[in-house]
Amino acid sequence: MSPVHRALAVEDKEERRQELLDAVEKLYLKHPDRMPNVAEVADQAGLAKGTVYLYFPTKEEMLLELHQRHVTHFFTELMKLLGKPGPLTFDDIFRVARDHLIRVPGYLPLSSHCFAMMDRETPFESAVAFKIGVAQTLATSGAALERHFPTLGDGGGVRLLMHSYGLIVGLWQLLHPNERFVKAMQRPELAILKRDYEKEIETALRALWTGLL
Amino acid sequence: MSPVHRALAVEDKEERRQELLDAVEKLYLKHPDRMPNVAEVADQAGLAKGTVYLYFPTKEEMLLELHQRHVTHFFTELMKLLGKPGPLTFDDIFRVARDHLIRVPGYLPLSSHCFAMMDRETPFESAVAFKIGVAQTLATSGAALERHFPTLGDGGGVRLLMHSYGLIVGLWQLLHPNERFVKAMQRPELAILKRDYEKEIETALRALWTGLL
Amino acid sequence: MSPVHRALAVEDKEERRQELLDAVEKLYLKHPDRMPNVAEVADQAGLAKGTVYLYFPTKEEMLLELHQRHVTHFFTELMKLLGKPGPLTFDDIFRVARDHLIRVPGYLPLSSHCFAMMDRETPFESAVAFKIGVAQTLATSGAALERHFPTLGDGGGVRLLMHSYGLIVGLWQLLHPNERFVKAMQRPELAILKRDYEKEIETALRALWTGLL
Amino acid sequence: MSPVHRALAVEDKEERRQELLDAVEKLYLKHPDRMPNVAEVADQAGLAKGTVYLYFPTKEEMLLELHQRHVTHFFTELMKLLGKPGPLTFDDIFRVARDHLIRVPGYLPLSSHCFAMMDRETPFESAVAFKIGVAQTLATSGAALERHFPTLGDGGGVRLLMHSYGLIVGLWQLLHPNERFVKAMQRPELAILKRDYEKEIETALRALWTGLL
DNA sequence: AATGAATGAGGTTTCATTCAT
DNA sequence: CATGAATGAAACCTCATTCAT
Repeated sequence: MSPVHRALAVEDKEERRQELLDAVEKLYLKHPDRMPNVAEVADQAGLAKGTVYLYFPTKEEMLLELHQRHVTHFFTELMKLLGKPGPLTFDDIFRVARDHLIRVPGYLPLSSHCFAMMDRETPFESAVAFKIGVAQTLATSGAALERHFPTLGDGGGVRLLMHSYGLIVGLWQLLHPNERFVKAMQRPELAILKRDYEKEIETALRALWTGLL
Repeated sequence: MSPVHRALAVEDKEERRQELLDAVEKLYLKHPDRMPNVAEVADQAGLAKGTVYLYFPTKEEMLLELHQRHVTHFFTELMKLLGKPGPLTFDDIFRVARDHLIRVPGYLPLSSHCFAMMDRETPFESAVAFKIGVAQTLATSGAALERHFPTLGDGGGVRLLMHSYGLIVGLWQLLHPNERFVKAMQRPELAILKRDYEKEIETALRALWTGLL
Repeated sequence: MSPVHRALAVEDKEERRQELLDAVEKLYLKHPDRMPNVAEVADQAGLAKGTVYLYFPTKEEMLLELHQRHVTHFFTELMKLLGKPGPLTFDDIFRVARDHLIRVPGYLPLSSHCFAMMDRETPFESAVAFKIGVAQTLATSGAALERHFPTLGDGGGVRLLMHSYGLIVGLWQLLHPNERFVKAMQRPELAILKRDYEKEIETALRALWTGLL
Repeated sequence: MSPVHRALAVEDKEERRQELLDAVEKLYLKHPDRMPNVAEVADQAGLAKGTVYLYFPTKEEMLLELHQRHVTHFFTELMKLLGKPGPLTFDDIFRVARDHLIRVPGYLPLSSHCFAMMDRETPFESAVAFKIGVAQTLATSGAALERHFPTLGDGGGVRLLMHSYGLIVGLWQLLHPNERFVKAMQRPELAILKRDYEKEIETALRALWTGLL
């Protein structure tokens, strides 16, 4: 094993956290059919198992933080768009959602996993911390959205985002393509479920926005 | 311990399956903060741990089947409504969804859990079997829906159901109240997430239907 | 691995506990220079690591129970002697101590280990349980001893046993031969410590009894 | 954190060793129910964990050296007494033992701990070094004792010291009061073990000396 | 010399699943 | 069929020790 660079400075530590998140993400994507265990993550990151626990108290928190990273990235991109002066259309926003959420490998499966985990497995404090992060982001983006779409009214921006986000995640859970099921989906009985998620979600969101705006 | 009645006849076996599902459901509702383990389920059902495996190949399949039972019940009720002659409104349908899905204790959390599980943990065959069941139900209900709302067009019924179902599940994941978090939700930073799921989902579904019809 | 006999009956369970204690003892004697770990114990007993935890909550309790077994055996033998009618001499009693305590492989080292552990590592409840066991045994044997040596007076039997026991253990800690140090003990500086424990303890006990009787 | 003074001179190094031993002792006494770990010791001494290893090769050796310090102190006091011209009684010697061994906080527990450790955990060389130190001290004190109590004969002084020391340590292990067990000792089953160690050891030693002199 | 991140051994714990009885 | 002991994987956790900085 190559000698490990020691994360002495605070920035190094943050970097190492990110490296660990990268490792989880890589494994998560490489083996979509099972959760990586901590030993594998450590191995992938070139660290010892014990070291992982210096950075994350539990595996769950690591996953949650990876998800957090996805979420933050998406909302950052969304804010970039909403920060621009000109008028925006649904299509502009959908494009951001598509490129920085829907098409980001691992975003939706992990999101789905974290939501399910949140109620029963995630330690209380981390769950709350995550929720607070989401709440803040939503508040900011919601307000920005209201500036672009005045018909939304007060609180309408947050609502629109929430409903849209829920729709994206929920529909994905119903429709998402999964390598495991590629073959099975050929069966005629399943033809009805074989839909193009990206098209469906665009249709659905457009409908939702039409109704809400 | 009272001697356990042996489930020799086929009907007995089915009955015992249902008893086990009842046991899981009871535990699942009693302790929303953790997944019951097989020993607890067996105990609740008055059986030994190993016996559970005579009725369900894995724990996951047991949960999936419980979920299946919920789903079946909901669609049965939906079909009852759709089978009636007169004209239907969104409100009629929403009422069924509310009473036999949204308000059914455990339906949405379990749904959420099963969706997450499906990709990584559920044995392939059971996942496929579940999907086939859902597909059939959807096809039937979708067609019935199209009869009531002709503007939907061919395939529009299934689409509307899927999009609605996804929205219901996804929004629930974002907004559902959870005993664990009741206190935490008092914090001002989380005020934004403290919404009445039932009202929100009605608004959201109405908007979605407005857009799609 | 040969198929493992399953301990279904209560007696079988007790037997399995004993087998595990045998395994620890064997390892303890085979490698006097280090404590066996739970995996090794399981292996030695032909069981899986998890199975060990079905029988003993912690490794410490296993060791303590092994020690308890030694103690019980010694006091049983002592009571056998004290139960006999005829008059007894110091030599009679010393012989029992020698054969069922001093010479029992592992008795004194484990005793020593357990005493040291008791204050800081052993879980409270097991420590108390152990102490209660010892107290009862001591009370019984002490009373019996008083019947043989009336000059002891009330409480003198327990005292004599305690003081003797303490002397046996304490002197052993100072003088016991230890494989690790066989070579080192050849050094002239250490000649003074190179004493025959068995002779020394006989002398010391005889002196103690002379003074106390 | 204040900059740590670097121990460059030899005296500084010895001073720092002593500071570390002070730190261990303090922690050992403050929390009689658990062994301090190296991080805590370092912390208490105002140093970093790694620094401890510049002064002591292992944690065991640190503990052993602390014990050594106790032992040396006791024998120094003993030699002070034995160096005096006049005739001595048991009581004179017991007083020294009481004041500089029995009543020294931490002496006996640590002694007990070190004895148990010696066989299995302490690195060979430090164990031997410790033994040599004890042997020398014993030889000197034993000879001095023989001058005061001529009936002891050649080697009788060392023997008397050893037997006494063993008795002190061994009986302490049986009887010592321990904060953890203060409450538990109220139980009637344990009444028999609830003895005043100091009185008991005086009685026992007096008996032993009576027999040996 | 001093630091503290990294290591890795190993104890503890939980639990789904298997299989001898 | 029913049982529950046995299994073994894996998470969790602590900690003495090492070593790059």
